[in-house]
Amino acid sequence: MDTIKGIKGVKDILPEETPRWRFIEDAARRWALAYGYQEIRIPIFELTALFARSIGSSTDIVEKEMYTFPDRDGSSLTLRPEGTAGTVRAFIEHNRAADPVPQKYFYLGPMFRHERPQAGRLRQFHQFGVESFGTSDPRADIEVIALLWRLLSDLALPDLTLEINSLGGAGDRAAYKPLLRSFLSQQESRLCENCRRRMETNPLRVLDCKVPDCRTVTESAPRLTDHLSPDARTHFDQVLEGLTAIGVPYRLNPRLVRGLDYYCLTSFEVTSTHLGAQNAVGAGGRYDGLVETLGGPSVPAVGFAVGLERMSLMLPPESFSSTNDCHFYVAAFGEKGTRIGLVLLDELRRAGLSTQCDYRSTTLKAHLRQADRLQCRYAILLGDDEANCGSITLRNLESKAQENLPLAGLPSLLKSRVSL
RNA sequence: GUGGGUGUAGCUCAGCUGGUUAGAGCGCCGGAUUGUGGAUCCGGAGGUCGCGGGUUCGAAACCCGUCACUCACCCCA
Repeated sequence: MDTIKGIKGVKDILPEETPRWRFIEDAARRWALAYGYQEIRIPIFELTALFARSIGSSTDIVEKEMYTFPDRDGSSLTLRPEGTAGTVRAFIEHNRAADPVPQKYFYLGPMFRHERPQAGRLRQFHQFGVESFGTSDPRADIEVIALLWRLLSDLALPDLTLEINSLGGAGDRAAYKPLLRSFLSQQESRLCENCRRRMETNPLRVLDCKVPDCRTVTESAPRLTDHLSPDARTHFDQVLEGLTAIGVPYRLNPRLVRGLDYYCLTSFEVTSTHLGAQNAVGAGGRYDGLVETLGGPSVPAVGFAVGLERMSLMLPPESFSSTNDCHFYVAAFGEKGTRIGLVLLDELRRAGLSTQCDYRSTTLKAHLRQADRLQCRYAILLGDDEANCGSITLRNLESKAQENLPLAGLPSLLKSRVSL
């Protein structure tokens, strides 16, 4: 009989690991709410066309990484590879643009991409992301970047670097691309095979090729940031000034080009050297045209997404507590003790006291061993001796101090006399 | 999709140029303590050596295939 195993690149998060995940998720929620972002819960799957149209049909994600399957009526559905598309769809569908207050959302949940798994990369992975709609003011960019930076700093993730660039407006890129392309074609012989192909399809991507030869070539390439329109230039300068004003350190990276088609103007990425080959923790940027592209009104927007697995990989182990919060263990044994123990256990729990028991243990020794393993603070010993005189023995498992207490009214007695 | 590394007990790993009953540490169960945990001592259980084939008198080891995990390329969070 072959046992059924989990899917490649899809991992279980076991009870030992969930405290660290809750710690990260709680911090993300707390920071998002503090910045005025509201949680939105969007579906795990959508019509395939949504992702094809928003992410860009020639990106790797759409070309070969999506989990796409037919619905029963034949329409094509896809497990979400990222969160922005669905959020924008919901924003349009519920006409949120008509709401007079700024529409600022955050989401948290699994994403799916069919890639080869490696360190920091899974097929089902988790992202926390925010989207700020309706504000083209550079302060919206600053806010989003600040939120990301403060969150990651709060978690004490090591050796973070914020890199930033401006992709300019659509017109700027249209004017810049021919310049870059002609520069590249002069150097074509020195470029890697991949870049020669990219030269035609997406010349911007040549800029962040990792091949050393390509990097030396592009070192002297014309820079997009030198060809920004006055508006785009001003916007970028204001973002940088704002980051300086609030003390968020950044590094200009003219090579930074995001992979998804919808980005414009501000583009940023937070990296760390502690992540193996996948050094990006989180990234984002402005996507002013996307809402309109997806059939909504013309609404500017800016956002980011961070990878929770990658945050988890970097989280210092001492920064969160994984201690068991179960305080009491009911060690009921013997015929009468077992019977009374069942009731006591329920009473303690109803009184809000976290209480454990192992029903497989039949001797006091076995019970205490389990209480120890479960890291309980107190054991409530209840054998036939106690049962016969209507009492229990409260044992402090650290100090070993024991005292006899009446069974009647025990929950409230414990609540008042035991400081937890 | 491409390349490298690794698959031996619940976990971490030994196992020499092929040699007969496959080992250790930790963990687990039991006892020393018939109502007192962690420490110590003693005892015990637990393995299709990833799977399939081949070479050989003999394979955990060598060869071929296959699967899984893992790291990296590509790309991304």
